[in-house]
Amino acid sequence: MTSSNVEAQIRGRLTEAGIRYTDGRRQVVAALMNAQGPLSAAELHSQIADSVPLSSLYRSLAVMADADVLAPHHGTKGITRYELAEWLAGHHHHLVCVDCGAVDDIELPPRLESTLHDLVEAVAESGEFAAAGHALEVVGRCKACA
Amino acid sequence: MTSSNVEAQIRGRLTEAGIRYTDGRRQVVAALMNAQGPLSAAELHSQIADSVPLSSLYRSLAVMADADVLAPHHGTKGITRYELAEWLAGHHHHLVCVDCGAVDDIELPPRLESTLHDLVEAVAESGEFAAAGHALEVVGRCKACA
DNA sequence: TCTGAAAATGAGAATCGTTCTTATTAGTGT
DNA sequence: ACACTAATAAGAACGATTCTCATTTTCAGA
Ligand SMILES: [Mn+2]
Ligand SMILES: [Mn+2]
Ligand SMILES: [Zn+2]
Ligand SMILES: [Zn+2]
Repeated sequence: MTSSNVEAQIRGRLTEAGIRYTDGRRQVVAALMNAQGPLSAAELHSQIADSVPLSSLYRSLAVMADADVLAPHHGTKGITRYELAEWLAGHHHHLVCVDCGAVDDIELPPRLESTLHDLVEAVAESGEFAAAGHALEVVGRCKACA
Repeated sequence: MTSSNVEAQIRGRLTEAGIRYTDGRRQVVAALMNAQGPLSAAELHSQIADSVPLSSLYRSLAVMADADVLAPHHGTKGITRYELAEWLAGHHHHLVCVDCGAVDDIELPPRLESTLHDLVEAVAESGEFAAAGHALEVVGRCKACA
């Protein structure tokens, strides 16, 4: 999916929810599209610099996550990182550095995805838990933390 | 592994690190051994009630996590839940409720574990990321949140 | 058994990511 | 242009967690 296509999808989703796709929100989306993993409010703020204050940034992240345009990832030290939702970025998983908390995207072989999908279905059918999806983290140390 | 065996392992590990296995810490461990998933400081505090103040509880959790006796799980709303480390509780995975944040343990079929293990090895061999383990979350809604 | 070093405790202050409040500004449809 | 709704932004407030520090406990050696 092209970058402008994603933007169009986002605009559509937000519009139909009565949410405006403002400049600050476009900057957030642009930063996330260029990233290779979810970013925290602080990380986004350091990129977007002076054009979006932290309070507005947090609000935009919450609003867009609520509209299912962004998806949160809960990391170490109570830090929440956001990425484009699956229907926009595609389904994938993460490499998580246990040292610095950095998160990188990773794709799994289709065969493994299929196995995981089956597992979720099996759990759902047990009736004890309304399983809806899965998230795999490969944990270790990133290159920077060697 | 029996419950008293686990306690002995913990005592050994702490002792060799110069850390004392005090009564408050024993209570934390006991609560975690009875739980079916990781517990937060607040959840533990409501069980251990008046015998361990929050500040001491947090400190004990940090100390024992540092000694690799406990393992942290980072959930929604900046809430960290702790469980016994893998070498004590056995390797397993989690059901995570997207609504209330509750976490329950789940075991995977050995075949799937083996596949995941192989994935981690493959990632490690790529040299880009020192992969050491994996964590799978089956996400959905718990019975209480239906 | 004393005794001193090391570790733990506990109360409260402080931190810090995040959320809320509120007055003001901007966007959208008529 | 008007009315209505949503967004912005500065700062206060919040809450989970961490820190400080004076006191108490534990343990090893004398
Ligand atoms: Mn991702
Ligand atoms: Mn667990
Ligand atoms: Zn790292
Ligand atoms: Zn729930």
